[in-house]
Amino acid sequence: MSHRHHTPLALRIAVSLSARRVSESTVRRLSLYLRVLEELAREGESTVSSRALASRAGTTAAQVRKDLSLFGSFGKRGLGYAVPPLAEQLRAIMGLSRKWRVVLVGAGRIGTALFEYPHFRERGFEIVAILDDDPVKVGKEWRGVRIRPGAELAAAVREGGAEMAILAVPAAVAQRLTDELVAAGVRGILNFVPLQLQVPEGVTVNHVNMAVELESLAFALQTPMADSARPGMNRDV
Amino acid sequence: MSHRHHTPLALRIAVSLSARRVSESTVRRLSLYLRVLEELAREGESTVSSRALASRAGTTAAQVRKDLSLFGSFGKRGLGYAVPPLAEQLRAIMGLSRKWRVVLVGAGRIGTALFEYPHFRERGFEIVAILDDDPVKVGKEWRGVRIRPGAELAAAVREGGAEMAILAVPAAVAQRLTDELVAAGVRGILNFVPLQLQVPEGVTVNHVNMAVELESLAFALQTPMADSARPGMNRDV
DNA sequence: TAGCTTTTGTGAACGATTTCACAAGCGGCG
DNA sequence: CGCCGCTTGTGAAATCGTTCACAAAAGCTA
Repeated sequence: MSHRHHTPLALRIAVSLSARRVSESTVRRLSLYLRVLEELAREGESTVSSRALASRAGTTAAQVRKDLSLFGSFGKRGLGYAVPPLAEQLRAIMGLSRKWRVVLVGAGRIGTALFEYPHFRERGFEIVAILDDDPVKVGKEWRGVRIRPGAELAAAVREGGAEMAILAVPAAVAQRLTDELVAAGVRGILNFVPLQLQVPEGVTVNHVNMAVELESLAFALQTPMADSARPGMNRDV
Repeated sequence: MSHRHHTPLALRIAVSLSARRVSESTVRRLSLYLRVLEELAREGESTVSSRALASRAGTTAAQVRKDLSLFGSFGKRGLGYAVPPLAEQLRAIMGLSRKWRVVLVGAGRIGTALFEYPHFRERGFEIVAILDDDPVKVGKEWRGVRIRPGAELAAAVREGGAEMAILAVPAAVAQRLTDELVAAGVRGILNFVPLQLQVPEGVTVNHVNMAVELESLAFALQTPMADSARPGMNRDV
């Protein structure tokens, strides 16, 4: 695998060792670790132990070490992990050393909120096109990105070279737009529509279903007995 | 447990049998099943097999049966499950037969989007108060709910009798507001702030971290080999 | 250099969740 | 009435994820 630009050799080795099966939960935790490491870097910390990292990320030291060990040996025994290099490694592992081009499909309330969400841009996710059928919105520009009608979806994906899409549209049109996205070459979809999208193999869909989140909260509160929620253990999704 | 209005006896039995440990993932699936069942009801279907339900919810038939069997026997062998009664059971199990009062803390982009999100209201989540410190917003009314300054948070929770909160504020004030919410009696928090909140035992926090979602998408796309994403994989037995 | 403290990396134990596989129940039909 | 096809409910097996526990570094001190 030698196809990208000038990634340092060490990083590529670490990443390519990841023949191992990496669980979904590990990936989510890596993302949390990265956020913590960036915080630590801002605070001027130069090293961090698995224990300290775990505590900030809401997990255990052993878990942190296991997660990282899937990709290589990044720490120094007796010392811990060097903060900026580990952050850089994680960025490489997660595929965040590069820019990702994203189309935003649906510029309603949720789409707007996501467009404004600062963390996306900071992490290298660039919104290259916005699609919406609302005639009031079509033609407007948000931060230099023109809003185009849904009919131009395939063209927008191809012109922008987008690999990902954020889908935030009414349920009735979600599957059709998904098919169009996939046909146009999108391989990853962040789906906010409360609906099980059908996609061919090789395309990844991540669901964000806010109703599920609130409802599982209702279940937790309603359940009569139960220790239910572990103490600090705020597991996330 | 006799305090509610006229819940049929059978439902109360099913729910109270749930001494069993119910996993987080089971709860999320129950929420999905409920959505599918409501769809099926609208389509006029009167019964559904575990296989059909699984296929629509993106899981397996065996999983559906295991999940449901934690709470009772709701199906008829040879026939499947009766749609409206099963939906009703699930609502009882999830704690959705009642109204939940929710305070919305933070009326920025995300808070606004959530306030407008129609599925919350449909499922019995009622927003009884909105808090925000933006002087432009304070005093305004959204659908009859007045926006109050953050300083009135405790009062708003108590007056509204809120059990849950949706937290969508800047990271810097998230922990302080969490402490105030908990002190005022809130026991469930849906947290949109990318930060590990500290809460005492007995309080449940559900995290929604959109950056994690996008980043795990990046990981999936970037990972060289791997079947990685299981697409529609609705296999059955 | 030896001894002490700290912390990693990792096999092995454990625990939880998912899948398998099948007996038992149900309705329909001849 | 007895058989047949279908589907549930559920122990048992398999898989997956987390925690444990400890040998092997690494730095520090004297």
